[in-house]
Amino acid sequence: MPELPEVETILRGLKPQVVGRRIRSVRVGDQKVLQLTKSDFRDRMRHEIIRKLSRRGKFLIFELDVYYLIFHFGMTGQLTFRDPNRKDSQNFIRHSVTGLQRAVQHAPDQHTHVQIQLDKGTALFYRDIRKFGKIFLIEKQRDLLTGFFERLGLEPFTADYNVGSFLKGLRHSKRSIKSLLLDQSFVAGIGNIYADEALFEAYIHPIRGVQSLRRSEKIALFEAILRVLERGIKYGGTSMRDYVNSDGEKGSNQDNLRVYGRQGDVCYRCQTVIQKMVVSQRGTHFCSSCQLC
DNA sequence: AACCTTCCCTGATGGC
DNA sequence: TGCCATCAGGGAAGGT
Repeated sequence: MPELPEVETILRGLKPQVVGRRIRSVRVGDQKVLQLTKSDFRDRMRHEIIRKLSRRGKFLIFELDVYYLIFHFGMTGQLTFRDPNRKDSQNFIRHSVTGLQRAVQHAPDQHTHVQIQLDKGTALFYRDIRKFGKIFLIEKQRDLLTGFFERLGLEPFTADYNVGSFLKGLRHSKRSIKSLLLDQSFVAGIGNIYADEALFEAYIHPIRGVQSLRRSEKIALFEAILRVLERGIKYGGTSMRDYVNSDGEKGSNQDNLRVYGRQGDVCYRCQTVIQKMVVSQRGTHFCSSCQLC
């Protein structure tokens, strides 16, 4: 489930590979992942050059000449780069369909919904098993990007994300803190995994009402969010199931998780058994001993 | 307006 | 072995 650190990892992997490349052709399988028709998508993307890559929350943004091409990976979206000419005998195998590629990469299959052919036989493949992901194409003119992201909240690792703006975002909420953390209009990029991890780091129980949090707890949470996201990026993202980076490789941050997916195991801090409950329709993992109610 | 519930989708898993 | 139910969940849409 690509959250901020996973999208950031994909971005960093793709950037040196695709910037400056021209889109030669586009193939679309299931149109459901597109927010426009198959033919519009194909025709508009063709001959465009990829100028820049960036990220906002969980969205990956390709700046082309006329359009922004924007990906949201939903639960199981994967965006991988293929270069059949790439020489790297150490880690690559030769695949009959896709050429040289990482051994773990998927060849295009029934879940590969979009193939974007670039220069020199290279390509971007979008694969998405559950099809919760979405691909957008919006015009660059008239500052449509700002409107597209108008409902997104604070962007971690930018000046927007500071103690003042964070406390302000917490001021009027009557929800549980877990529920608010999942809301992209508060802080952009946090999903279920990093929400649970941040709450653990900050010693806060997920069902706590926002208004019950002391100032010191809010600040601890502010910092914990940065810490868990930073660690996620450092370890190439969390691969619980389907997440892979732009080379088709899994990340390793799942080995660093303190609570997510650890129900039944003991807390690293206090040896209490980690619990799992449902909050805001999401599996929520926590230590009932050191995350106080 | 704010908050909550339902729905979309497929593969993995467990019970029988 | 096969079959069915359950679960995973981001976010839009609908409901309260």
